Amino acid sequence: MSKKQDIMTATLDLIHEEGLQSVTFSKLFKRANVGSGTIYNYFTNKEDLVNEVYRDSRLKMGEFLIQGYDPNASLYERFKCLQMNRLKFGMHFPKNFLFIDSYSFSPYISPELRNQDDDYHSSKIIQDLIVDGQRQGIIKEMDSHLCHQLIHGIISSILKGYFVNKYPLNELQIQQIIEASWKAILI
Amino acid sequence: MSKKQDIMTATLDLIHEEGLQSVTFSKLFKRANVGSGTIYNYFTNKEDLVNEVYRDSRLKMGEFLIQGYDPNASLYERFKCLQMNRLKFGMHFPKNFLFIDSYSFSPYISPELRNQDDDYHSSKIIQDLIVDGQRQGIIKEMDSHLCHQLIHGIISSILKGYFVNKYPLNELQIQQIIEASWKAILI
Amino acid sequence: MSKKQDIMTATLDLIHEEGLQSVTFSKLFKRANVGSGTIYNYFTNKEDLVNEVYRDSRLKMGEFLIQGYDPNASLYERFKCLQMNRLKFGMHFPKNFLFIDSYSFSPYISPELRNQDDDYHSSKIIQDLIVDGQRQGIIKEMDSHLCHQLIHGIISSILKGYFVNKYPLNELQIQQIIEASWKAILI
Amino acid sequence: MSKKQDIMTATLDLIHEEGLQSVTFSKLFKRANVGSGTIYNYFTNKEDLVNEVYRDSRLKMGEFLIQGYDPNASLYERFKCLQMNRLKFGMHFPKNFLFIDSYSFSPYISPELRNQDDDYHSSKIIQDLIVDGQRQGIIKEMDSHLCHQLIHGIISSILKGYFVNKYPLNELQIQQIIEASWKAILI
DNA sequence: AATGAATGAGACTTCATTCAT
DNA sequence: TATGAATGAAGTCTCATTCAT
Repeated sequence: MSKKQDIMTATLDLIHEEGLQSVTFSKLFKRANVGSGTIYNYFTNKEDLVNEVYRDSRLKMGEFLIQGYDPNASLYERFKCLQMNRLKFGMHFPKNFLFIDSYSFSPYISPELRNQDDDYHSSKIIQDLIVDGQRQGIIKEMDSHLCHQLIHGIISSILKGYFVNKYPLNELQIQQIIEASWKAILI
Repeated sequence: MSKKQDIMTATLDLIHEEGLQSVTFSKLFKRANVGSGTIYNYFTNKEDLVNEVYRDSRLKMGEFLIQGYDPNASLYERFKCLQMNRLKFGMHFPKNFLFIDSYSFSPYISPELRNQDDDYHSSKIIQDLIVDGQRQGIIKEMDSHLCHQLIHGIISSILKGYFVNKYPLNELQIQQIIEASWKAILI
Repeated sequence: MSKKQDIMTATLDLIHEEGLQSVTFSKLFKRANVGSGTIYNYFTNKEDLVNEVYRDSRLKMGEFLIQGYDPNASLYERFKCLQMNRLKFGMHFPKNFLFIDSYSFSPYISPELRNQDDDYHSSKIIQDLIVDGQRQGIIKEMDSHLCHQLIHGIISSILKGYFVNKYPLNELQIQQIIEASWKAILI
Repeated sequence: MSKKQDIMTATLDLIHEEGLQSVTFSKLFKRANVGSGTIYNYFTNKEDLVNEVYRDSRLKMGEFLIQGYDPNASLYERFKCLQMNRLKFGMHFPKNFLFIDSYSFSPYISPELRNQDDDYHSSKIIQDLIVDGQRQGIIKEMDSHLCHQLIHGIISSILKGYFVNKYPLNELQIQQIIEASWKAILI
């Protein structure tokens, strides 16, 4: 399992550093310290490798997003937990986050993979939360997907600015972002 | 000038359809109906071509963003104008918008180009607006770049959901988005 | 057309010298004096190239086989002409002959190609000749395809022995072979 | 001994099905149900394996060809026996026959092997038979190798037509072939 | 300015072979 | 003996770029 992990790690690193299009096999072999044929013991081809790295990242994110989620907590507490998790995931795993964000709609990622439901669970939870909030008259009436995209998008966007050092993300800023995203969708 | 435009248009089309990484020159020649050597009369190489398409798109967006902007209008009116323009630009010119959004941080785009100020004017206007609002006690105190990224990010994110048909964007939804982004940054 | 011919000639030469399986592109490029990409201006891939060389050889042989054939000559004269032509073709164009003989049933040659009728004409003529001879009571009654294969096979076999210098093929021997193949099928 | 036989059988099968050039070790391992390293316990490399399969086939054929040969029988009886045996060998062991026929002149088969005398005995017998027949004034005077090649070639050619279902080979046809090959070389 | 045949560096991939278990 | 993960040389093929027309 070690070699396979080495290859996948090297792949994600290279994608992060130079972009998917410049990940060549020779770079990959050197980085992962494996022979050129070794990849083909684990992956049928380059596309398969990239897809597996993608699947892996999605899985990792899916698990992270619902960490510590308490279905019985207050609406705001639940909202805060989900937004916080997404933000923290991005901050702790920038390579995974950016890879997912950038390539989710790239032709390199097979359509089936794009629509996998590894992280469906967290997605479902957010949708439920929105609908619940609207029923309670707390969250503004609007298309729940639009609402979902809105709060999700705020986090993604903020993270991308953070990665290029536009601003720090300390407790204060994090608080402000959570609050802003909450206010955005209130009635 | 016609051939040059043909090539640039074909480039943007292909990037939109298949992604930058799969834009090959042979596809480009066929699409643009030019001979393979013709490109080199206008662009020094592939990178130069892509950069010029990028510069062109940024320029186009920069002009669009400040359409109808009235510096003497109320804070909210000015905010609404800028957000609306960004949203309309994305809706009218999805290819340009997505290209800018996706490749602004790609290694394909030269760093100098990324930091060009073709659209600096609109950027400056937004920053000023934020600072002005904060001084007036209307907009919440926070890093102005963070604030900028926040309202910009909402639009970008919403557009991407729209492009993959997650929801429609009619007057109602547009109204809700502008309102949400406004409430997000209020005190 | 010159480059294409160069490549095809080099291909046939290499197949003759080292066998199809050891015809690599790098050997081919050096032999044909072309750049490695040039092949792909004329052939879609290696299989296509080999198939075209095969088609070319079959065409060449098909034309050669019916040279000087006089439908009004006597049965024996016609028989002699066809057998002679086949023998002469093999002696003059050993590369083409051996390539056809060896690879007609190789998986490298596409089935459609194998069953092409470029040389159908000569094949038809031989069949007709056999049937005619049988009707005249000169040629022994037997399956005409079996008879065809018999006289064809004698020539092929003799040529292969000749190519590895088992014996010379002068006028005397040629006479003996024609005679032997004629006697073989007489009543 | 079982593993070795498994490997050799799988090799001959694959050669028959797909041609020597497309017999790869990975196909071989799967077909023979052995690990990839196992081959190297029995054969030094791929060429050695193929040569051994070739040697094996030649040996098998050599023994088959002289089955029931009676040196004291009449000239025609001896001729018939040898031709019959060759025909029967091809019909009973098409894989071995075709492998020998196709690759006897392939560079894959080492020259020493090609000239081995495993089947020299039968070859010698045929030569002797020809010379004997010529001395008796029954067989036409001609180069004995040419004569040998002629009668051998008729059988080979007929078999190849049979393998691709050009015609059946029943008692009648077999009789006709033996007769034809006999008449071909008579005075 | 416009062309496209020719190029060759370098991409992806295969496959015989090795070696630690 | 038997195995199969690992290897890397060598194969096929792509594609940005050049240059003679």
